[in-house]
Formats: sequence, structure tokens, C-alpha cells
Amino acid sequence: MNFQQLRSVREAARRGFNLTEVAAALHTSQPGVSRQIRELEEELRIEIFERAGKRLTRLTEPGKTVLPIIERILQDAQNLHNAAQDFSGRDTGELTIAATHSQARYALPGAVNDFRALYPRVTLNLHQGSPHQIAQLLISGEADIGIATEALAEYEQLVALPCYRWTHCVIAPKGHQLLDGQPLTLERLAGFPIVTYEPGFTGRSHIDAAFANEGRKPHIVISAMDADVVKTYVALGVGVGIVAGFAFDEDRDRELGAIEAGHLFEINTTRLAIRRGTLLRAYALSFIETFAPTLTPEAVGAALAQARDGSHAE
Amino acid sequence: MNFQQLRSVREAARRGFNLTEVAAALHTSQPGVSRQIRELEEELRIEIFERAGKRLTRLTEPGKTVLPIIERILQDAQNLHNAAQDFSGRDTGELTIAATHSQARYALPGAVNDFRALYPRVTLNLHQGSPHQIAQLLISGEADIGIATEALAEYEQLVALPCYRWTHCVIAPKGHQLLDGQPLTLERLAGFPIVTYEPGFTGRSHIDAAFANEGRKPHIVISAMDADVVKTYVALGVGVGIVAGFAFDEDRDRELGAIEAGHLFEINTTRLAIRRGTLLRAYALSFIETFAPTLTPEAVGAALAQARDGSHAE
DNA sequence: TATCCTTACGGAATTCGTAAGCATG
DNA sequence: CATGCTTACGAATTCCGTAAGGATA
Repeated sequence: MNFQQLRSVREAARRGFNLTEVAAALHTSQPGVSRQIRELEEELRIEIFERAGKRLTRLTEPGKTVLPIIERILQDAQNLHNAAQDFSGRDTGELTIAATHSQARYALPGAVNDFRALYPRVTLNLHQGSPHQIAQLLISGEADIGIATEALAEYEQLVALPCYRWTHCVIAPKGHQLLDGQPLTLERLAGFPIVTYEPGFTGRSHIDAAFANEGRKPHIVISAMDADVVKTYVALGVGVGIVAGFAFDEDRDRELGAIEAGHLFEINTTRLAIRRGTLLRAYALSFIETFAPTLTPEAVGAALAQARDGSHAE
Repeated sequence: MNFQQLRSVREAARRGFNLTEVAAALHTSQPGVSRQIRELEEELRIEIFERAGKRLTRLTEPGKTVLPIIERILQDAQNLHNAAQDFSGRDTGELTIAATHSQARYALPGAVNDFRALYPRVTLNLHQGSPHQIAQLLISGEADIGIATEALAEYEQLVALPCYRWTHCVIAPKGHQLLDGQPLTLERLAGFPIVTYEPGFTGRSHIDAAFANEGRKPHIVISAMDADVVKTYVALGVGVGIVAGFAFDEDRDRELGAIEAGHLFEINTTRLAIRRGTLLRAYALSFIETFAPTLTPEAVGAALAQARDGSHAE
């Protein structure tokens, strides 16, 4: 048994059982991968993959049992490297953060800047994606840290820690009727065409829930993945916007006015997620702390240690 | 990085940093082991072992961090084999049980017999030792299941599950004054020379505690590791014995009489222990259930899953 | 027919054990 | 000076990629 065999199996399971693709991902030849898998199956005396003729189609029952263990081993191998590099390389390495647009655009820049000054020799990668894409990046190990308001807490394989709480605001072009100082209600809001986030992004679930709760059906004319697009269309007069409070900036968004809407929509919690069982580099913990000061290295360490079980409990 | 390197490191840490011994244990040459360790250290760019000149003396700080991860990987590698063999070999393999004399002699024979009938193709090994030795066998992976009344619950690395409860009895040669039907008290008992278990064995702790509690000092003339030795000396008239209730058999021990002593000494709980994070073969779970019917495979599985954390939490 | 896995083969790289060297208690 | 780790070297094995073969959608 060797690690290359395990990697081949894991990658095959991940990439839809296409060994040609696996070979490319592992920078090796396709027959090589084929052999690695066969050899492991022979050694364990089980078939991990079901084969339709020559093609792999899916996991067998033994394969389903064995795969989580293989993933744990490979993850621990990664942890081993990380732990070691914390002693040797100290402040060199890589840190990959996956975040939604909102976070990348408004919440992260400060922390990223501080981090780059503190750890100039760490290559920092920032991936942007939907909350579910972020979760997938974390689970596959392609990203170390994920930040989003939605979805992250739903995944068994992730540990999601609350970072900060925020509320939505309603925006409209200056001089718009909505900005007349009258109290803002859902009823009134529902009278206008609305521009806001797509479902699954940046607290959209709370927006939908609030309207549904009152039995109202808002007229959403444009839904976008980010506040910048929303603001652009609101400025054009397409409708009124609902965006995250932190996405509105009086200085920059001079043509718009904003009203706090924390009383209309449930408060949102932005979460930071890490795959269970992951051992983060020291600088990654440091980044987390600068981003969310409540998440001290000790707190994160404790959360991860508590979370080591369940990785394949039934 | 490969498994042989990891095994070399683990073994070196276990065997007092003597690479010659490690080589013997791993069935390889001593220079080989030396190389494996160096190569891993080079790859990780840390020193795992401190060296005094050429000899390894102890773990470095990085080594202390990294060793638990290495042990987890190797344990999971074993788990992988076990899981696979549950599908392939089904009912062939090995099962190593470590137990104290008391358990091996009185509690286990029934379960062992049933098990051998059920799984004739499983090689069953029975190691006998003190509770602490049993714990060490479990931790090192040399034994799969440990059974003892003492000590097992004290180890962080083990999961100890209660099997059954029992009480001590007092034995004496037939016709002995103690068997006159008068109620048995500690005071009366302390008046005779006593033969019982050694400290650390089969509920001896409860015996000591009971006397200490009343401020009495029993006169223990012989202490042995097992009830058979105790009974032998009691039969010779050396003194009265205190043994586990299940160790007395009216038919076999005709020259002795016994009195229940559950009212004198605290009730004992015999425990079955498994190393945390271990994945047991299906037949091992089956053995456990025949030995202690409350410990169903589901119950044991749940206990082990719950216990996966803490393996190196701080 | 194109895609995808397996088998076959030969060269390259790795691995491993023996033997010699050297430091330490 | 005996024990124990390292270095050196050569043989054996393993590993891996290319090329060809065969099955399936």
C-alpha cells in the first residue's frame, strides 16, 4: 500500500471515475493510475470500483466503506506536512481562501492587507464562488478557509464558525420616494420592483423568508451575485435594492441613498468554515484571527479537535 | 513520504530510540531504518529526533507534534485493511485478546468457545497480563480487545466499556471458624491472615479501600495474580482468601467454603477496552457481543465514533 | 468511431542489504 | 571496546511511461 494508490482512488472517486482525467490531475500516465488502483484492490482483496466492461462506473459497497478511510489518511498526510512546515518554513507557504463576492469585495480586503504585510512570503490565493462552490472547494481540499453567509453550516464535513453579524439595507436612487423619511415596511417595499442577490447568496434566504412570512410576493426584477451589480441597476432606476449593509458606502455610492433594514430581515451571520480534521498552518490561524478577532487560534483549534469525530460516523 | 518511513519513526519512538531494535521489529536492516527516518526528516524539513552525536535520544518539539499524526495515519492504514478484509476474508483473520488471569480463566472460556465454533477460521490469540500491560498492548496495537477490571478506564487512548458487575467473596477451608454462619464483617475478617490478589489486580483496589475506610490494616500474608494461587494457599490453611465471586466454584472447590462479600467491598465493574480510533473486524464485534450481550456492534461502533476526537486534542 | 481501460514491454529510478567507518558511553 | 548510527556501494527490485490491444457508448 502506498500513497499514490490512495491518491488514485480518491481522485477517481472525485472525478467521476474517469481515469484519464485522474491521470492528468495527478500528473502521471493513465495506465499508471489504472495499475495503482488494481494493485490496491488486489492487496486489499476487494473491488473498490464497479466496472461496466472496462469502464469504472461507481463505488462498490466495500468501496464506500473504504473511501472515507482513504480520505482520512490522505488528509492526515497533508496535516503532517502542514505541521512540519509550521516548524521549518514557519512563514512561507500558501493559503487559499474561498469567499463569496460580498466577502471578497467588502469584508476581506482589510484582513488580506494586514496578512500580506505580516506574512510577505506566504502566497495568498483567493477563490470566488457561490457558498456551495466554496463548500466543495473546502471539502476537496482545494481551499483552506471558506467564508460566506449562507450554506456553510449545512455541511457535515465542515466546521463553520461565526465571524460577525450584519443586517441588510435598502438602497434607492437619491430623491427616490422610498427615501422620504417615512418608516420602512415590507408592505411599502413590496410596492417597488426589487433588485437583490440571487437565491443562495448573501442573506437572500432571509429576504425571501421575511416576505413569505407576511404572505407577500416581492417583485424581484433583477437578481445578481453581488452588490455592485445590484447597485448599478438601482442607480439606473430599475428598482430599489436590498443589499448587505456593509456593501453600502456613503462616500463611494453618492448617487444612492440607504435605509437600515435590520428590522425587516433576520440578522445574518457570516461564517468561516474549515474542513473537519484539517490541521491549519500557523499563519492560517493568524489570518483567521485578524479577520475575526473572536476566532483565536485556541478557539479554532478547540473547534477542530471537537469536530474530529463524525467524519464517517453512521 | 511512504508508510515504511512512518513505521520506522513510530517504532523508533516506541522502542526507546534504538534503531537496531526497530530494524529487528520491522524485519529489515538497521541502515535501512536509519535512512527511512532521515529521508522523512528531510522531506518534512524538520528533525523528528534529537541526536546526541549519532545516537537518537528523544523527540524534538516538532517530533512531538508530528508523531501523533503519524500514529493516526498508521492506525488508519490498519483500519483500511480491517475494513477491506471484512468484505473479502469475511470470517478469516486474527483476533488478539488481552486479559487478566481472572478473566481468561473464569469469564472468557465460554465466549471463546462459542466464538471458535462460529469463526473456525479466525486465529484467536489470548495474551495474559496485568491491567496496565493489557492497556499497553492495546495502545501499541498488539492486541485488539482488552478485558480487565482495573485500570482500563484511566487511559485517554482507550475506550473502556462496562461488561458486567461482580462482587468479591471470602473463602476459607471447610470447617474454618469463619464459616460458622455468623455475619461477616471487616472487623472479623481482619482478624485472620488474608490471601488475595496483588495490588492492581481484580478489584484489589476496592479491597484496600474498604479496609482503609474503616481504618483497619488487614494482614495480607500472600498476594497473588490469580484466584487459583489464592485458593491453593487458602486450602493449605495459610489464611482466608478474598477472591472474585465468579472464581469460586462449589463443585470444583470442594475443600473450600465461600461467603458472599458484596456488602463489604464496593461492587466491581469489569471493562472491555479498545484503542480509540480502531476499526474492529466484524468478527471482533461479534466476539464482544457474545462476551457481553449489552455491547452490541452498534453500541460499540457508537462509542468508538464518539471517541475519535481527543486522540491528540490539547 | 471515439473514448476509455487494460495489457505488454523495456528502460530508469528507487530501494535495500552488506560491509566498512566512526562516534560514544 | 562494545554498542549503535552513518556512509558507501552494488545488486535486485520496483516503478513508470510508451505503445498496442480491446471493449463500450
